[in-house]
Formats: sequence, C-alpha cells, structure tokens
Amino acid sequence: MAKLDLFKFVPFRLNRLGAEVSAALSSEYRERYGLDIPEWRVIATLGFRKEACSAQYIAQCTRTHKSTISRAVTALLERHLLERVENEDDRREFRLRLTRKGTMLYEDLIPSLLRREQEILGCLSAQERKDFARLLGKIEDSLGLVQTSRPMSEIEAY
Amino acid sequence: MAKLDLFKFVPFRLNRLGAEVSAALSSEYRERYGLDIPEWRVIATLGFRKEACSAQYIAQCTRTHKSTISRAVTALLERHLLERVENEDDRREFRLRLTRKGTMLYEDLIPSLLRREQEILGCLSAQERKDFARLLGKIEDSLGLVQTSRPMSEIEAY
DNA sequence: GCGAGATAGTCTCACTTGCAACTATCTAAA
DNA sequence: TTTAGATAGTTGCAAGTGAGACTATCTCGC
Repeated sequence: MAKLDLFKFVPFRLNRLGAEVSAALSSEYRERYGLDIPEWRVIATLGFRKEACSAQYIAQCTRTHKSTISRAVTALLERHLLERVENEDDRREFRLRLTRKGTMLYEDLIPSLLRREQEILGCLSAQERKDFARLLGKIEDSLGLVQTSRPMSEIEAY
Repeated sequence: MAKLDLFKFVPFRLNRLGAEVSAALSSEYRERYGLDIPEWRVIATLGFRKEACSAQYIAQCTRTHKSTISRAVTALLERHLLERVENEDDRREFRLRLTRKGTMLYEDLIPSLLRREQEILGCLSAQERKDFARLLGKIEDSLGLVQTSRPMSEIEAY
C-alpha cells in the first residue's frame, strides 16, 4: 500500500518553510514601515536596480501578478516612496523609481533583513550555506524561475 | 551603500520556490479530484497515520489555521471522503478518519504526487537530494517546525 | 495610413484565508 | 459543587489576491 509522509515530502516542506520564513521577514518591514510583501518587493527591485523600470518588469521578475504590483505601486506612490515618469518612447508604460524618501527607507531596512536572513541560516555552516544556495539554484533553474537580475528584454512573458 | 539582491536573498527565494512547487503539485489533486491544498493536507495526514486524529492535531502538524482545517473537513465530510466519530473521552473533539472512498482517493493520488516530487528533484543527483533534505531539515529544526510525525501529546500549542 | 492583434496598467469580481468572537465542553482549584 | 480559565471546533467578517475585462497605446503587415 502506497504511503506518503507529509513531513518527508519536499513540496510540502518547501511550501511550509517558504511561508514561515516569509512571515518572519515580513514582520520586519510591516512593523517598521507598514509595508506588505508586494510593496516590499517593489521597493527591493527598484532599490537594487539603479535604472527606473516598469511595473511589468517588477511583476515578471518577482513572479507576482501584475494587478498585485499595480496596487502596491499605487500605495507607494501615495506615500511618496515612489515616483513614476511617463516613458516618451511608449506611453502605455511608466518608469518607476524610488524617491529620496523611498531610497532612505530601503537602505534603512536592508541591514536588519540581511541579519534576519543570517539568523535563519545560522544553523548551517558556511559551507552548508553555500551548498544550500547552490542546490536551491539548481532547482530554480530547472523550474525556469528567474534567478539573477537580467535586462528586461531577456525576461520572457509571465 | 547597502544593497540587497532579491534573487540571492534566501527568504525571497524560498517563498517563491515554495509557491511555485506548491502550485505545480496542487494542480494534480485539484484537476483530478477537485481538492484544494487544505483538503489535501487533511487527507494526507489521515492517510499516512493509521489512527483517527482530531482536526486540531492536523492543524498543528501541518501548520494550517484551525478555521481553514475546519472548512476543509466540512467539505470532505460532505463528499463522504471523511468520517468523524465523537470522542467519548472528550466530547469537544471529533476523531477523524478516511472513509473507504477517501482511502482509495489517497492511494490513487500518491504515486503521481511522488512522481512529481521526483521530477522537481530530478535536477539533483542522489547525493544532492540527500544533502538538500538534510539542510532543509536543519533549517526546519532551528525554526521549530515539526519535522516528523509525533504523538499528539508532544506537539506544542500552535 | 489603416486595421488587427499585442501589451501596460487599472479595475471589478469572486474566492480564499486569517482573525476573533462564539458555543460547548473539559479541568482544576477553592 | 461551583466557578474560572483553557481548549475543540464553527462561523462572520474583513483584507488580500488572481482572473479577466477594459482602456489606452503600440506594432506590424497590408
């Protein structure tokens, strides 16, 4: 008779761990700045990339639905953490970039988030962390998840 | 200036991977049996453990909110995949167990789910899979996630 | 230049889920 | 025995999210 131990089943474990880690991290930017996960993703994408980029680009590379990104962008615009400029070449899209205030928030948040990441990975040795990142990368690759920052043109349709 | 590359940031990667893998797997039981994730978790827990157990127990060990489990149990009862019997020792709780129909569904589903798991892990060598499972386990342990089936009495409050 | 189809972004709708209140029941202590 | 507090399970409500329709704009082929 077939059996499946949920606690040894990798898909379940990844889902549970992803939710857990995400909850731990998001409490950081939610409590300090009232940001939710989509809003944080927008800020993180714009903060890391120097150039302004479109909402569509952010949706694609964070794998978040465009309507979710749209709502996050609206909220951030209202809080003046973001500004958008019309793109003269294509008037359907807007170029988004962090305001000075948004950049300050981003830079203020990074150290504590990196610290939390290190806490989560603190149970692993340096070598194990490298191995874990490498194995994660292999799985991401095989599932076609975007793994590194790439120019917009290389990101295939979502 | 502080920088954080979202694509190298483990919490983001785990969350994205967890969502992706979960979506890939859930399409299997959704399309074949119209089950959603909470319903599948109830069935998986009861199918693996021989003894009947309470909704509370399922909620705790799958780390799913008790109201979500309650709704899943109601739906499964209506479909006659589950039955519940009053617990004479404690009339607040019910003992849940799969019906014959539920057991058949469970056993029918297992092979394809295990196959999908293997597809996802197919990019790793046998040794890498072992390593990955071990590292996952270390992180789960350090975060206090339940990792193996344990008697109900040992599971601390959610 | 014009029309068909594609794309960026917004908005409405339906669905899911977590929270918290609620009922019923249990436990322990006065 | 009574009462206060804990616990199992259910339910109403509010918030968040994806699907898909919609508008405006772009592109390509004629």
